[in-house]
Amino acid sequence: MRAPQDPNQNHLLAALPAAEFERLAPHLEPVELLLGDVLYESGGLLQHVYFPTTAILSLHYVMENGSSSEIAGVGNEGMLGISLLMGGNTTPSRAVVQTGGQGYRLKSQLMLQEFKRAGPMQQLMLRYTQALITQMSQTAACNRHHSLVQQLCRWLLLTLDRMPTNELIMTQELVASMLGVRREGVTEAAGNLQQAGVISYRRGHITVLNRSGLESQVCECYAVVKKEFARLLPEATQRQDISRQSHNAQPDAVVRTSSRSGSRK
Amino acid sequence: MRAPQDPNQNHLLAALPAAEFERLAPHLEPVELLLGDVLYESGGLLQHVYFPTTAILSLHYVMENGSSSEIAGVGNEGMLGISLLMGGNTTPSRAVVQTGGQGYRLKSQLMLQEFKRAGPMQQLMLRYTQALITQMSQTAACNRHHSLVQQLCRWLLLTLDRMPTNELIMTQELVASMLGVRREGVTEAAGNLQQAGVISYRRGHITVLNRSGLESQVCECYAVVKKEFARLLPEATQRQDISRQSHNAQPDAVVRTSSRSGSRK
DNA sequence: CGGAATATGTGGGGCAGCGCACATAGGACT
DNA sequence: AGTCCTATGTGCGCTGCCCCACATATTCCG
Repeated sequence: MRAPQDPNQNHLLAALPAAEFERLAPHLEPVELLLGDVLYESGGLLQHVYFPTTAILSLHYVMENGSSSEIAGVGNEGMLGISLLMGGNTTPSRAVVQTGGQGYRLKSQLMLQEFKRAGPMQQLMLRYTQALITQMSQTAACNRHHSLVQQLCRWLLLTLDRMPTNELIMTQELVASMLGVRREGVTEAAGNLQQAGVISYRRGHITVLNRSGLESQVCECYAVVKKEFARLLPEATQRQDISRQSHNAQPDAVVRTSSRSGSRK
Repeated sequence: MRAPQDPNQNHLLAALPAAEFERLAPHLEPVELLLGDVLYESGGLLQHVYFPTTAILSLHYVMENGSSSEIAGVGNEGMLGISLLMGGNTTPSRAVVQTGGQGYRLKSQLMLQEFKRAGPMQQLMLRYTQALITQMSQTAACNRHHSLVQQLCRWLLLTLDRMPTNELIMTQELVASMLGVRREGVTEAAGNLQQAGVISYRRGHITVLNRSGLESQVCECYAVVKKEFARLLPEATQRQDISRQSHNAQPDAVVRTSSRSGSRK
C-alpha cells in the first residue's frame, strides 16, 4: 500500500557505523504508525524503542485536569524511548503518533544490550538525549515568554523539517492539544497566518505556502533547537545520500501497532 | 568561617559504591558558592562539574529579549554538568547559584573518565539525567497550565527540600526571574501566602511557616517530580545516616569560584 | 545620623488567552 | 439528495498577568 521504507531514512540509524548497524538490522521491525496511536502510556513499561522514518511522534504531558502539552517531538532525526536507556523502565510522559507514517521498532532488551556496550551507539544516544533536553528546555521557556502565533510557527517549522511534503494532516484541535492551548486560539493564529499568505488550510489539512514567512514570525526558539541538533548530531543532520545501500528495502511484513486506544479524541 | 562539609552531604556522592567513591574523593575540591555566582555561561565550556552540599544551583534559559526562566534546580540531591556527560562540551543553559552555600567540584576530565567506565557511576548519572528530564518537562507543562501562586508554591517546596532550614535568602525579584514572571506578580502571590499565614517574609528573606499550607495550594507538578526522583534514585533519596564516615571533614583549602560576574542583577 | 541603594507595595490601563455558547461549513455515508 | 458528524469561525465577558509609574520601607554604609 505504502512505499517501502529503509532504515537509513532514520538519521540516527543512518549515523551508526556499519558494525553496529549490522548487529541491529536483523531485529529492526518495520511498523506502520497511525495518527493517534498511543505508543507509550504515562508510567507504562517500555517494550520497544521506535525509530520513525516518515512518521512523527510526540511526547506529551497530561495534567490531572486533562489538559496537555507537547514536551518534545520525535521524527526521523531521532528515537523514541530514551528513558529506557536512562535506567527507568517507564516513561513519565505519554507518546502518541502526531503524523501517521512508518518507522522501525526494536525490542527494549536488544536496544539496552547495544547501549551497554558503551560504544558508538551509546555515544550517539547520549548526544541525542542532550539535544532532546535542549528541545524540552526551550519549550519550557517558550511556553512562558512567547505568543501563541510565535509558538505555532515554531511548531510548524519543527514539524515541517520532519516531513517530506509541506502538507500536514492535522486538525486545529490537535495542534491546540500539542501547544497546550485552546482550539479557538489556534483558529485565530492560523487565520492570521493564512491571511498573510503563509499557510492555507482546509478541514484537517494545513499546507505551508511560504516557509520564509513562518521564519520571519517565529521566535528564536526554533533556531536554537535546530542549531543544537546540528552541533550535537552532525552525522545525523546532514544529508545521507552517500550512506549505506538499503538493507531490507522491501520489508517482509509490516506490523501494526497494537494499542490504538487513542485514535479518536 | 563556615561549618566544614562532607562529600556525603551530596546524595549522589553518598550513593556511590566505596570503590568509585575512593577513586574520586581525592579529587573532590570543596568550593564556596556565593549567591549569584555564574558557574556556566550559556554556550561556555564545562571545566568542572559541581556537587552541591548546602548550596542550591539553578539552570536558566535566557531569552533574546533578556527575560529568563529556571529550567531546573540542582541541590544536594544532584549534580550540575550533566550535559558534559551527554557529549556536548558546552551547556546551552546558564547555571547560577540560587542559594549560597558549599559544594564540591570535580574536573570535567576526571568525571568523564569515571563516567566512561560504564560502571555504577554511569548508571547513577543516567538515572539522575532521567529525573532531571522529568523536572524540565513538568516545568514546561506547569508554565503553560498553572497559576503563578501554584508555581510559587512548587518552587518554594522544591527549594525547601534542598535546604537545612526553612528560611530562604531570596528577594522577590530573584524569585520572579526564576519563575520567569514579573516581580510585582511575585509580590502579589507572596502577599497572598503571607496573609494565609503560610509564609512570612521581610526584605530578602522568606520563611516558610506552614509547609502543609504550601502543599495544599501547590499543583500536582511538585509531587510528580518528587515521586520520580524517589523512584529513580532511591539510594540518594533516603536518609544517609548509616553511610560512610566523612573523609575530608576538614577541607584543606576552600576554593572560591572565580567568575562572580553575576553577583548583582 | 543621614543619605543612597535596594526591596517591597500599590494602582491604572491594556491585552492575550480562557471558557462558553453558538453559527456555519466540509466531507463522508446512505 | 439528504443526513450526520466533525472541523472551523465568531462573539462575549472574564481573568491573570503584563507594562509602567511611583510611593514607601528597610538596610547598608559613610
